[in-house]
Amino acid sequence: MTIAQFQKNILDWYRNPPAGGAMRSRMPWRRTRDPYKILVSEVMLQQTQIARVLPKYKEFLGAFPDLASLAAATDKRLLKVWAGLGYWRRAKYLKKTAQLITNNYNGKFPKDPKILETFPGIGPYTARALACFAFGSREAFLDTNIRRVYLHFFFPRRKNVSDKEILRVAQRAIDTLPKNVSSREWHYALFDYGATVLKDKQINRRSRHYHKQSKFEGSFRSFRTAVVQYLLSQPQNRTPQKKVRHVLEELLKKEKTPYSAQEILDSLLKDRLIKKSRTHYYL
DNA sequence: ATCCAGTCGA
DNA sequence: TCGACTGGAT
Repeated sequence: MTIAQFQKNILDWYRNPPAGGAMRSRMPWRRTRDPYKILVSEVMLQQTQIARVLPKYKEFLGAFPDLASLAAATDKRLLKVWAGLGYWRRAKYLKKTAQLITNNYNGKFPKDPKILETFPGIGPYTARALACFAFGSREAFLDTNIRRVYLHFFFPRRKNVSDKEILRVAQRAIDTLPKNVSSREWHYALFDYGATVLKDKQINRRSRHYHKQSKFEGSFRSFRTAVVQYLLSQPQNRTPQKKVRHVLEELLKKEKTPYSAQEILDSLLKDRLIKKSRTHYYL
């Protein structure tokens, strides 16, 4: 398959999808170019399914409608809104990034992916997706759906394919795209094709970067989450260390795990997910 | 059990 | 380069 045939395949399918096809218009972040809103959506969508992000996205933008309001948010309110999305540290990174852009960039988003990548929580994917959807950047990027599309069309039957190889093809596809096709539309088309037509084909196992995820239930991180949720449930933000440790130890005993309360609390402190005073833990 | 619009620190 | 991070849906 040539690049030109590939482009036509994807775009024809996207512009004229079969009945019951992608529900792409229902995604609110596809109807804005506000870099702040797009950043929020991209960070929420990291390793998180669309259906779970949709309600949280609206709730989050209701609570923190712009960069300044997020930069000024308390951690407790931030985490309360984030609860249920998982990967708590993404919320802290998002706030930190809002503060950095407010303070060091006069509240204006840089457009260069290389600069966006320097902010916490923004890696190669998010930097380029944000630059594309907010500013029309034509730099290639891969997520799990787009990777699947390229593996299917350009690396059939090959194993251990690196992202570097895929990105070379992906960039060529963008560079040779007709100029009247926007980077936004092209990447929406790739997302939707990978997520619907190629769904459930285990194609990504042929990526060099594929690896299985470990179980959540009973895991170390499940107890980290229990602590954060316990602190969130407290009426005040400060809870005596003794009390937190006791609650956690009871939980660990009940679940018969090898983990100690102290190592769980230390790991949360290290990640700055919780903080402590001399006598209390707080968010 | 497996996956999801990935990123970070070691 | 690799393990850890999160939680709900299928």
